[in-house]
Amino acid sequence: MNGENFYKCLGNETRLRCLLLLLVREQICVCDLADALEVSQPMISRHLAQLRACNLVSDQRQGQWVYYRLHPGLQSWQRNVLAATRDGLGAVAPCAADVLRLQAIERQKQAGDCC
Amino acid sequence: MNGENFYKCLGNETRLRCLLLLLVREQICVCDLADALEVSQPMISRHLAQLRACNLVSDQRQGQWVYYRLHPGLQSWQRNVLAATRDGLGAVAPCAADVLRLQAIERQKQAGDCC
DNA sequence: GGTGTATATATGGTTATACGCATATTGATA
DNA sequence: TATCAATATGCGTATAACCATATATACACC
Repeated sequence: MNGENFYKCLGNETRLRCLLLLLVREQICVCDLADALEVSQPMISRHLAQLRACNLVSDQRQGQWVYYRLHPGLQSWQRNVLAATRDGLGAVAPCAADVLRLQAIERQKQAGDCC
Repeated sequence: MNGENFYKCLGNETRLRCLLLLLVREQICVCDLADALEVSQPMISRHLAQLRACNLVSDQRQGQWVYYRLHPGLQSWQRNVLAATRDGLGAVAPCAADVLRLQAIERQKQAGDCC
């Protein structure tokens, strides 16, 4: 049963919040994830490595940044689980706040680009 | 976020198989669960206690037996998660075999009752 | 080539979890 | 009350998870 490892990954708040954010945005870079979740960079990196090892996310380098997204090979039942979780938890803390912070980060970046 | 504890419970093979069995049968007693999953009685009891503490299952004594069922107060998104998991894993080992063993156990009991 | 930023990994200490074995508890029944 | 079957719990131990800090790599830009 591979469901065990899948759920071990979801059984940590940082990783779960991470996955729920990746359900909202196609792809997010490491630094934005760390800022949005308000955790340290090494910490998010380690959890991302675990999610990567379990094939829950995939990474892609773009210039200096490494972008993570939900693994394209994710099984449909696993996507359904994530969607159900978002339906249940997406509107409450801390997930709702994560999305707000991510949006703020994106706005800041846009503002920086155009000045 | 209570999703973390929820998923910590699912992140153990014994507990996950247990919950998936309880999705198939309304209620199951401890000894049948132990036999169907082929784990020791103290072990299943331990994991059931944990599921009980997290309000994922409820117990009810009937005569000498204690029957467990999915907690009636389970949130709908949690039930959806379990259903999605069953759709994804229910047909493969070890879950499929668990159901077969449970059915065999039930047949044996019936045979014993009527003779 | 050197510097700075972004990301990854290694290490060490602490805590949590899982397991097996033995034992205790509980309720039914004789 | 004594006994038995079913279930729960204590305890010791092995393993795994978590976190913080320190270190390493990889790349861009000057």
